[in-house]
Amino acid sequence: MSSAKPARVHAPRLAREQRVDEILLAARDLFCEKGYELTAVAEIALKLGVVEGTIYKYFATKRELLLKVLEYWYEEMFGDYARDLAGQSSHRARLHLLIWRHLRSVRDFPRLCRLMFREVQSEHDYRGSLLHDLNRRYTQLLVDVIEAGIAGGEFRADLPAPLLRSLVYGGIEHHSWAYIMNATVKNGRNVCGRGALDIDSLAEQLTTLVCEGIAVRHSHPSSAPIRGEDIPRGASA
Amino acid sequence: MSSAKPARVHAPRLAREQRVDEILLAARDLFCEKGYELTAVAEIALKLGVVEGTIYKYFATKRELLLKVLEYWYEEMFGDYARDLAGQSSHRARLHLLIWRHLRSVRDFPRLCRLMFREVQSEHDYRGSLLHDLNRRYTQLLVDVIEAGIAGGEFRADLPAPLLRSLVYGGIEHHSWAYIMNATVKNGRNVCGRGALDIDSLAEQLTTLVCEGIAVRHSHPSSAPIRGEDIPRGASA
Amino acid sequence: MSSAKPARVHAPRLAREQRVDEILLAARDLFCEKGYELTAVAEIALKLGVVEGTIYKYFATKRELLLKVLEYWYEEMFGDYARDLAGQSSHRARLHLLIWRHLRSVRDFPRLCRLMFREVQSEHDYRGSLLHDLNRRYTQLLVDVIEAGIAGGEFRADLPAPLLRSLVYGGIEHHSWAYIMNATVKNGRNVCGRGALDIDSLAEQLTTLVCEGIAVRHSHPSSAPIRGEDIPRGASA
Amino acid sequence: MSSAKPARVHAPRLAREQRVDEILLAARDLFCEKGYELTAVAEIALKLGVVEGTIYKYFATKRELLLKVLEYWYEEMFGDYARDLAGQSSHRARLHLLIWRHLRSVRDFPRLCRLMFREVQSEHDYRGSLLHDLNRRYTQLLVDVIEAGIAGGEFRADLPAPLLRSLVYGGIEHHSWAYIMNATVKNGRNVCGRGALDIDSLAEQLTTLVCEGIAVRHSHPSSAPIRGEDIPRGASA
DNA sequence: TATGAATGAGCATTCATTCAT
DNA sequence: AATGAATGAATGCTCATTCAT
Repeated sequence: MSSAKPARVHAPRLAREQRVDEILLAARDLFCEKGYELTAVAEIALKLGVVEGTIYKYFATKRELLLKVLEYWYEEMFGDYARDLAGQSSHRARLHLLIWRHLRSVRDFPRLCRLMFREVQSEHDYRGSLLHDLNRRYTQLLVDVIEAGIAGGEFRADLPAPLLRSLVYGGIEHHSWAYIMNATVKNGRNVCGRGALDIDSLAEQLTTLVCEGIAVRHSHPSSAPIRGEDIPRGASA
Repeated sequence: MSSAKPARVHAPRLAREQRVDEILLAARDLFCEKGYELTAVAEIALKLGVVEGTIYKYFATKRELLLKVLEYWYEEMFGDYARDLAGQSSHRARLHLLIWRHLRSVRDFPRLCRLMFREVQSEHDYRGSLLHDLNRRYTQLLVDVIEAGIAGGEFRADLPAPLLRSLVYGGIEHHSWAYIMNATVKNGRNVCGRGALDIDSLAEQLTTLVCEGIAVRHSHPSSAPIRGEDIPRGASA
Repeated sequence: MSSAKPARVHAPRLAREQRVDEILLAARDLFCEKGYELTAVAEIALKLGVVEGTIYKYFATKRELLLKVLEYWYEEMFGDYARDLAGQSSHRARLHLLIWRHLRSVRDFPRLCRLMFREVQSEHDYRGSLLHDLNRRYTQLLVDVIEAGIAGGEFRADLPAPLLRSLVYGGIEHHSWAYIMNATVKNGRNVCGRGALDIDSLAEQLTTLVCEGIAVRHSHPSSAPIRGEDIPRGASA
Repeated sequence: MSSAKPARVHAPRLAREQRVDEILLAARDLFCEKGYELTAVAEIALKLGVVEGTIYKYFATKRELLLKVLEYWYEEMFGDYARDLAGQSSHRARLHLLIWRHLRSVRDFPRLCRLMFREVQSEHDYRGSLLHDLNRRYTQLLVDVIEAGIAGGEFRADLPAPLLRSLVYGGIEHHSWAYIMNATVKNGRNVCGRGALDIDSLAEQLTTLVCEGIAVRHSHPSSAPIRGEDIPRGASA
């Protein structure tokens, strides 16, 4: 006669913010391990010991959860960028730093990159989203460095900065593709990529490749469409 | 078996090929219009006036159909590449041609590009597929040009050609992303991209950006790891 | 316990009542605007600036809230019926008044009618509910008028009063259906029905239609199962 | 080593029309037994020994299935109406027939009536639907009879036929409400209503009630707003 | 060769209600 | 009296693929 229905056991009550963080973390890990589509909201809930409804209390849709996971990541990536950039002695060094740090992000969180490419950027709701804005601000850092370098006489004056930005970020993405696709992951963080990314070497190569094209210098008369300028160039070490 | 019907040995094969082409065309158009996921096999069949089963006679899976559509496209893209490249007077001109033709492909078939990025390259079966091979051979053309340019003394000797390749193709992809995402399409071909791609100007800018970094010239002594060579070189390979 | 606060014995009860009224009003408005199912308890709470739990303090279930909303309405509808009926000079006039006032209710509160029909009367808990009882007392008024009219010799003696009641209320409901379904509403009150109800004309037509069937008169001998009576009867009861 | 997956057993292949009929029947029975909401599509499928997908092959949505079930019913109800009506000797007899047959429908299929009222007529997609049209054509039969009766001099000339139609159908609905709500049902057909509907008696009462109001006759001078006309009246038997 | 009927797994989302604080 | 975090059940629908005819 005692009721067969088990007493409802509630998960411990958490403050809103804590719960949100927990959910974001669990979602990030599962999305990274199994991909977005293959992760059921129920799994995320299970991992936290709550029910699906609890997650929907804090996130309106599964997709919103994905976007928030990536927004979190972007916010981390901004970190102390401003300070670190300021600490560099030349614009080229700043460029190198941006490239290196981006490569590091790719190396450490390949699956989050994959989520960005596959699930977010190629959907129509990306345009105009907060994530789009974060992404623009993130890559804008490079544009700023380029423009500062131009102003400082370290880079050529006629550079198409946005195209350059695409060259760098698109180039890194393209080059890391196989790594991104095959990396395996634990708790959202890379565990073993098939042939890890040698980010130091890559950053160096990329920076050189780019700079030797943009650094002001005496160009070969026949192929340079730009007037060589004789500006003093202290920073170009 | 002793039918009076005259033996038309090749006729059935022709019919089969025609059917296959028909299907590929219909599939390409629908995939481009609505995307891969949102296109039902039944729709493709409907467009051809057949039933689903018929399509499965010729293609084992929907995904195989997608891959074949893209393989066809790649094969078209190879076209007269070899001849056209040979017709160029310098390695820089060949590089420019590759860039321009790739941009043209993006401009004319943005939705096929999108299928490549979204549906194919980010799936695990891409690695090792025929399409992967085609893609490699396609981008290898650029590597070949670079290496020929190096051998011919037109480009610097120590260039990391694969990275350069990623720079170019990844850069183009990145730069064209918004265009690719928003292009509208009719019969697989672009109708109106939001802000068309100015491929002439882009090709010029890209080539310059890349070449000024790789073309042999007097570099700034302290930052150039490569010996500048002074010989103007009539650019033929 | 020995607080200096003056004992306000009834104040809390008043507060409670006010709260209840607030909730009923908010619920009525939302139920009318969006329908019962589509109104979430959370929305009602939101509208009042409280949380869901607060509403459950005063109403055990959402459905109870609905029933109470409609009970309130019925109680208003009774209003001064008795007095107003008494003021009429004939039973026919009383019947006309009942019909007219019912039509006015439909015209002014079409969405509440809809809630009655759709959400309440067609559920199994209606039978035996307070609302059912109110509804019966409400329609009983018409039966009473009919019977008084019979007793007073104004109406035929053999009328099936309950069937007549159904004819009137069912007929009104049926005739107003499109209006009820399409009315738009603000704060529970009708704003603009698609093609407003001309209740004066309708009431007249209905009364005539019904009375010419029930009023004592010379009927056609062959079809009338009732003895026609020849006495002109000054219609007062 | 033998696969654990059971061999897929297909339900017997049926011709499209047979399958459709089967589904409609099963759906009708379940909707009548449990109501629309409480019937899961999976249950209907189960009853037929097929899977849900099969049902969706023939009906786009669960709601479409409901509508088709009711359309079927309406079409049956039209039956030999025209012929049967023509067989009546007076307009009053025709009216009686309409009322009686409608009552019979209510008596035999109370749950289908309930579906009409609850699930269909009070939804916004009803207006303009095929079902709406069928319903109008069905009730139009009565309007036609009324108008023929007017033309034939059997009914009064100034009758508001649409209002009369509402009176009859709305009245029947209202009067049968408790029966409709409480009827229990087997295979879509009524088994035992709480207090069965005495349709013969009801039809007689209703016809009389209505006719004594509409049949042309010498009205009581003081209460009749209509000029008594001395038209020859053969049909009024 | 073509048909087209049948399969069947898979999951996001809502919201009335409870109850610890 | 009020809060608000947590529950948890319940299901319509899609579509690639198969296979009997």
